[in-house]
Amino acid sequence: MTAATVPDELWNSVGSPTRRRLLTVGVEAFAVRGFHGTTTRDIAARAGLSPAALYVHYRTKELLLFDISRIGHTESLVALERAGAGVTDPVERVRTLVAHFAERHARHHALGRVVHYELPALTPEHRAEVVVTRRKIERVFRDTVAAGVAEGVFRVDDVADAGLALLSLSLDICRWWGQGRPRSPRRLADHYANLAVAMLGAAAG
Amino acid sequence: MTAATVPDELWNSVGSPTRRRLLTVGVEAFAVRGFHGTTTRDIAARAGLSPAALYVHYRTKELLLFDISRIGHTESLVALERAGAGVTDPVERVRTLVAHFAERHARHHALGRVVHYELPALTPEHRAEVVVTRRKIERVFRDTVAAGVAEGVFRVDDVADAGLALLSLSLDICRWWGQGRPRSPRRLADHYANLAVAMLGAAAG
DNA sequence: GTCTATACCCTGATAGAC
DNA sequence: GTCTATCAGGGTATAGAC
Repeated sequence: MTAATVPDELWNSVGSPTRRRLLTVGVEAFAVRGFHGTTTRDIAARAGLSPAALYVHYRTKELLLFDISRIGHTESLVALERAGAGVTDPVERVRTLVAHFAERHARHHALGRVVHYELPALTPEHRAEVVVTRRKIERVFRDTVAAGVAEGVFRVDDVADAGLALLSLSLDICRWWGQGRPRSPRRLADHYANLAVAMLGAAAG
Repeated sequence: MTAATVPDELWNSVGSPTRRRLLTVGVEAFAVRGFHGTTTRDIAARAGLSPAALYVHYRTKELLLFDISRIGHTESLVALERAGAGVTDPVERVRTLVAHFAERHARHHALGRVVHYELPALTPEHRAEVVVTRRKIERVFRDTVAAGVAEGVFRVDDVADAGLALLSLSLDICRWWGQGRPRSPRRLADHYANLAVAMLGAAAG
């Protein structure tokens, strides 16, 4: 099963065990079939509930997606900031951030697909809320590039483009992961960290 | 309209003008709402047809998606090979391929989203057919990295990972393009080509 | 090849008993 | 909080006239 990789720790902030189960099976279902391709009956069945029981915990299917997206984004930002905390050298910081983000998107590729590809299925209000967190994640990468450029360690044509490139590199892993390309998440993350540092014009050491 | 960028030349191999119109509006609709979120009524309305008229040209909604995916993949491979034809120097070849692929995914981001993100909505048989073309596209990048490594021009940890990284870099543009980050496709492509060359450990010249 | 009309099923969501 | 039963609407696809 390609979606057995939804970590229960993600939902630590959620009190109800049933809600946590719904969040997990929601990620598994949405990752494979998309939001619109997944039925509330499918979600209920995966969670071992009747179709009606779902609505006690989430008043609509979209609210389940929103909860997944909201928690997924917040946890991603928090984990990224924690990984980079105290790492001030631009080269080491890029290496740390890219390795963390790459490994995360390999290990939690199902969550990544829901969070990154099902954004249009959210209501405009809910989408606007998670986009705020997305922008903060982008800024973590862009600011690191900018700091390295200011210190004369990195050389790039455009800071914003280079920041997006770092993000694309690590994030796109969730798209192709698990399609007949078996890899160690850790090794892949290390390789990508090296590629990222070189990409910015820094020495590979 | 973010999806006004579906080029009619893509469907040159398609004789019927109505089919070409359906392919174009299919891309526009699938790119925004996804395959499962798009109704046949919506497609028909966009094409100025009654819901029933669609079935004269495509016996099922999935066959329309398959036609889009099949033509989109084939054209992408052909254009990539044409762009790289005769460019043998590994550095120049990486620059050319990445710039071409990046610019394509900026200009035709709607087609890119359908082709890359709606793959699971195809029947297993149809998906298997387009995956053959996908693998060829991946091989174009990987072989170029391998050639550069063999010539001693590039230095990477893993050829396959580096090939996927080049692909991710250029391809992920179709995800974020048009979300309030106005850019020139050409300039972005140039920047990404430079990043790609540096990434592989080659001199930036 | 296009239309109007419609079949038939499945969808998200609700009612009300336990 | 869970269930069975069900509703109303909308989904893909077809029938048959023009």
